[in-house]
Parts: sequence; C-alpha cells; structure tokens
Amino acid sequence: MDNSEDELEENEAVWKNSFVDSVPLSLAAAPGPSLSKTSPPADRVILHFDLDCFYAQVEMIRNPALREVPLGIQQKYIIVTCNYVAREQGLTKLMSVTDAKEKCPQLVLVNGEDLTHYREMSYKVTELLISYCPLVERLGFDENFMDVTEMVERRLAQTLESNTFSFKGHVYNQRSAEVKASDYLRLALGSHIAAELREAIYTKLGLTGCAGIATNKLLAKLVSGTFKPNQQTTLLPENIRDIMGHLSSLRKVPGVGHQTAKRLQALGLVTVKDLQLFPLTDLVREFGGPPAQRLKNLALGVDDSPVTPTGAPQSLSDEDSFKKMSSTKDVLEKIHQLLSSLVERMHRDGRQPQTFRLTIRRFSATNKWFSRESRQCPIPSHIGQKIAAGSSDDAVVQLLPLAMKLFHKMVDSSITFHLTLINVCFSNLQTRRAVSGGKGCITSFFRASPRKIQILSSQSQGDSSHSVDGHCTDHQFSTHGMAAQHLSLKTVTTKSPRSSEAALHGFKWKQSTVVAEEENQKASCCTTGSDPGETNDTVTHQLPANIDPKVFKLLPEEIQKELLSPAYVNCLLSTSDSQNIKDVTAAANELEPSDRVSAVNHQQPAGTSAFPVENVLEEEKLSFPQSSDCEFPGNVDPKVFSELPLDVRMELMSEWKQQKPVLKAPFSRKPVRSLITKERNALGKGSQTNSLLKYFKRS
DNA sequence: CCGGGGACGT
DNA sequence: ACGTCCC
Ligand SMILES: Nc1ccn([C@H]2C[C@H](O)[C@@H](COP(=O)(O)OP(=O)(O)OP(=O)(O)O)O2)c(=O)n1
Ligand SMILES: [Mn+2]
Ligand SMILES: [Mn+2]
Repeated sequence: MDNSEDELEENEAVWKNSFVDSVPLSLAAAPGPSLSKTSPPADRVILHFDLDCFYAQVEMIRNPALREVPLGIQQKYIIVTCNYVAREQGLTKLMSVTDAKEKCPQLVLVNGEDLTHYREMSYKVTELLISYCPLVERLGFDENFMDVTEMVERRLAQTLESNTFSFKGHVYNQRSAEVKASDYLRLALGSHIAAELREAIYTKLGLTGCAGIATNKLLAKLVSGTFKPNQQTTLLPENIRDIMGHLSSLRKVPGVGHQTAKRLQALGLVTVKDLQLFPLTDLVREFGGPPAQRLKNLALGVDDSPVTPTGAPQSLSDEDSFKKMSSTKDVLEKIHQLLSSLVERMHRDGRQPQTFRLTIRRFSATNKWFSRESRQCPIPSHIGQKIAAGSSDDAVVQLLPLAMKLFHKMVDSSITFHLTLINVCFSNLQTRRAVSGGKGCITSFFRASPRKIQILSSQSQGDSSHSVDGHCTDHQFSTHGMAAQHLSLKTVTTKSPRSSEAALHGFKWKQSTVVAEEENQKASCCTTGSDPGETNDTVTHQLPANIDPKVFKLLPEEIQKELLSPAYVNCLLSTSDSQNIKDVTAAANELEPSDRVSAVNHQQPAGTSAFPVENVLEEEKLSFPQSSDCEFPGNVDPKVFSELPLDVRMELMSEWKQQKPVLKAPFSRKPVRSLITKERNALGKGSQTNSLLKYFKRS
C-alpha cells in the first residue's frame, strides 16, 4: 500500500558503536535502578526478535544449495526479500524484479506467493518462544516481542551468587569496556535470555535472527536492527535519546505510517526531534488527545504498551492479484481456487468461521492501485461445521454461492469490469467446545493431528519446560555476533512436561468461554428475492420473480434451459418464503473453570480477565438450517446459482437432497430483516484502546 | 513491474 | 465497510 513509498530511503550512516559481546562487570555493586524487592519493577525487560531475510531463509532451508547464491523471493513483479548474498550486490527488500535483475543478473528467484511454509515456520518460532515464557506477541510473520521481566527477576537471585557477569552481544553506542552491567543488571540478564532464545531458535528450527533488548517494545524493536544479520543489541536507558534522535525521519518510528507522517510534515515536523520539541497542545489540535500524547511519547522513546499475547489468528485469508480479470466465469474460478485453499487451512486450524468476506480491487487509471471494496456475510452454521469437520469440497461448493452473491453486490456484471485482486477471508473464528471439561484447549496450527483439542492446565507459572532460566552462564566468549557461543543451553534437553506431540504441534492460545447455542444466521447476502424495489418489470416470461432478466439473458443457453426446467422453477418459486426464523436462543454465558492459571504478569490491565470470554461455540445441536421442504434452500440466490458451473450446481443439489428437512415453523414468514444483519460484533478485546495504534498500546 | 498476508480503529 | 498500521 503506502508502505513502500518512502521505504527506499538510503541507510543513514548509523553511528552505532558498540562494545561487543562480553562486557565484564563485577557484581559487588548495587542492583539495578528500580529493583524494588516487591513485585512489579518499574522497568520491564522487553525482547524483540526479527528473523533474518525471513522468506529467503525458509527457502534456503528447504533447498540448501540456495545459500550460496544470490536469492530473491518473488511475488508477482516484486522481490519481496532476498538473502544476504544478494544484499551484498545492492539488492534491497521490496525491489521490482526488473531493478533486481539489473543489479544482479545472476539473481536466483524463488516464487514466494504461497505463504504456507513461511507461515508454518513463523508459528514454530512463536511456539518455541512461548514454551519459555507465555508473554509473546507476534508482529507479522517474522517478529516476536517478549516480556521477560519476570524471568529476569527470577534469575536475579541466582545471579547474585555468581561472581562475574556481562552483557551478551552488542551494547548500543557503547564501545568502552567500562560498561557497567551491574548498573543494568536486568537488561544484561535480558541479553543472556535473548542469546539463549536465539540459540534455541537456531538449533531447533535452523533459523537465524536478530534481537533487541530494551525497556519497552518500541525501543526493543528499534534497537534490534542495529547490527544486522544474526546479532543482538541491548539499549541502555542512557542511550535512549541517542537512538531516537538519530533516526533519519519520523517514518522510522514504528506507529508513524505514511499518512501520519504526511500530517506531521504538514505541521512542519520531519525529524524525531521536531516532534519531541513540538508543543503537545498543537499536536492535540491535529490528532486529538490520546493519539497526540502517543505520538509524542513515541518520539521520546516512551512506550507503555504491554506485550499482549497474540493468540490464535483472528482471521485467515487468501488472495491473488492479477493484471486483469473481467469475466464472471474467471471470477468464479478464482474464488473457487482461493476458497479451496482457505477452507483447507481453516480446517487445519480447527476452529469454525462465522463470517465470510470477499474483497476486490478494481483497476482504474486515476486510482491507479488503490482502494479495495469488500462485502461480508455470516456463514450459515451448517457450512461452518463442514469446514471445521473437513468436508472441504462440500464446504467450498456451498460457500461459492455466498461468495458470488457478495461479488454481485459490488460488481454489476452486466457492465464491463476490470479487477486486479480478489481476497477471501474467514473471520469471527469460533472454538468448538472441548469435550466435557470445558477447559483450555490447544488448537493445532499444524497438520499433524487435526482434531487437536487438548486440555492443559499446566504451564501456569512462569517459564515452564525449559530451564533456560536455570542459571546464567559464567563464561564469556566474544564471538561477535555468532550465535554459536556456548551458551548454557545444556539444560534445554530437560524433560518437557508436555507430550511430545503437544510440544511439537500443540498451540496454547487464548482461552474463552461459551457462547452457547447460536441462532441460524441468515446472511443478508443470502436472502433471496423479496428485495424491496428490485422487482423486474422487464420480465420476459415465466422467470421466477427473483431472477434478474438481464443476467438471465447473458447466461449460456443450456443454463437458461436448466433454470426454466420445472424442477428448478419449482424450487425457485418456493424459496421466497422459506426463510424461517429460528429463535435466537439466549446466549448463556457459562464461566470457564479456568484452572489454567493465567500466566500473565503484572501489567495485566485491571478488569481484563486473562482470557476473553467469547468465541467458543457450544457443540451444535443438529439443527438443520431453515431449508424449506423444497430441495432448493432458501438461502441461495437464483442468479448466483445460475452462474455456477454445472458440476457445482449438481453438487449443491445432491447436498440439499441429503439434508433431512427440519420441522417447519408454522409461523414462518416474518420480518427477517431485523435478524439478518444480526452479526453482532463480539466486541471483545480492548476495553478501551482507542489509541493511535494497538501496536503500541497503552498499558 | 505495487505481494500476501495480518491487527486494530472509526 | 473502510482506513491505517505492521511485516
Ligand atoms: N512489505 C512487506 C514486508 C515484509 N514482507 C515479508 C517478507 C519478509 O521476508 C518478511 C519479514 O519482513 P522483514 O521486514 O523483517 O524483512 P526480512 O526478514 O526479509 O529481512 P531482514 O533480514 O532485513 O529482517 O515479511 C512482505 O511480504 N511485505
Ligand atoms: Mn521483520
Ligand atoms: Mn526480518
């Protein structure tokens, strides 16, 4: 989007001095600044991890021969990233293929449009980090924040028994050996933890990356990239002003995007210092209170936002872009293709999506590559169940009409259109209720055991499994950057409390409670006919009332015939009043036994329960959707149906036949309208969070 | 020759 | 539903 417009700024001449790797220190001195013996220390210890040339690294693992050649990962016409061999030749991230080939004719390209492998590796990293400490927040596929404050506190005691101690890795802007780790003992311990975790990521997953150690997320992220590949850097409080002041522009501040930078520039602000010195009151005028304060804080290197465990993804999407798509048939095929892969992913996830969204991007000369349009609708529960159950083909076939209906809400297919992108997305993901215990569940992200919902009450306190926490290393090698230091990872092989399967694949994500029985949702996009005002006066002949004649005429003759065949017509005609309303059963919120100790630490916002109480679906009673006695369910738009390929239509028909009719509500035809937009936003999350960015939320 | 994802705020 | 941010 806007993201890359100013992306291509030259690397400023960073004056990043550092003392490398092992700064000796004596422990005689007093402990760190805010070391109040009692609970939450004023200063947190935050780690930020960022994998090296992530997609390229994954491809190099898959094919080691690529390690020695300049490698670019291609998505359409873009080299989205490249390995460091290629970077030595001047290649950069997000470079066009033509520019890249120009700079480096021998560049080897691997297509990276399918993110599957990157996504899987990404979650393995997050999972590994979580196994050491639950406070892990993802950012994109290759970054994780971690709050290790408590882990540090626990190590502190053990450290005091040790004689010497030092930082691991670089210390920002600090080249003298005088660095007193004793003044920043907790950050120093954080640097050891970071080194150990990087080592674990390398030995277990084969991935290298950078880490930043600082007192908040903003600073940890900013400092992590100081020395680039496969190194780590700690930012001491005394250097906060340095690192902020030397950012080349406000755009470098995470949270200041293209639009915000433009607005700031309109105020005459370009550098971080500009913003630091700008009167808050003037800033408030432009951005409003909280965002203004947030911006100023960011410029000062202040960031109180907590590390919020990310949990399982809130949406899954699949998209493709292209130069031109202009026929309904192509659109349908593309959506079919996208849906097939998305439904498979959704099934592996194990949860049940309740909302479907279709997004398009249209070509236009003026708008060049701009805005997207989208429409969404509820997913009828019987389809959601098929997705979760793994009846993927059935699910896809039944989702297709939904998607096409949404498509027609955006695109008048009787007029020429030109699309350049289609995206399909599942959201409002509901966890199916675990058996009886009603406890936490582990939904497997990975393939291995699809139906994985396990109960796990362990893990509660602290760092658990790995005794990375065990004791600090007492030797210090100055291996500058090589993650190969003999860190005290010896203990890593201690018995894992989890089953091996869980350790490998299990994912302990966020919890929630019950949403009890759900109503039969009726997609507004699925309501047939009876659209007020949209009746056809140009009727040609015996077309069912809800078929658009214009569309009908465009259909192939064979499809027209089929539509007019008695069986179909009967179905279509009987659909209009088939919209039985099923009562919305009251949602009985049942509290989670929650013996799972929330491994959340001090910065948990007051009033926020450790785990949100939502998104868990009661196992559904076998209720069958509002289908009338006709074989043609009421939620299928005839126009859409007519556009489906014959085989899809046949599949749908056979689907419908197998469904046993449900008890018809005698008092059916009701104002469905009030219900169809139901789709309440289970507005769960941030109770307030109106901040500029959730990215650096206030605490 | 501007990907393919995500999260959150309005 | 769309905008902005992140990677
Ligand atoms: N606009 C972007 C930014 C990133 N990515 C993908 C490709 C990257 O491989 C991955 C991680 O992004 P980074 O910015 O961390 O870049 P790399 O990890 O590739 O390189 P570096 O070693 O500089 O971190 O996310 C993307 O698809 N589109
Ligand atoms: Mn990154
Ligand atoms: Mn990276």
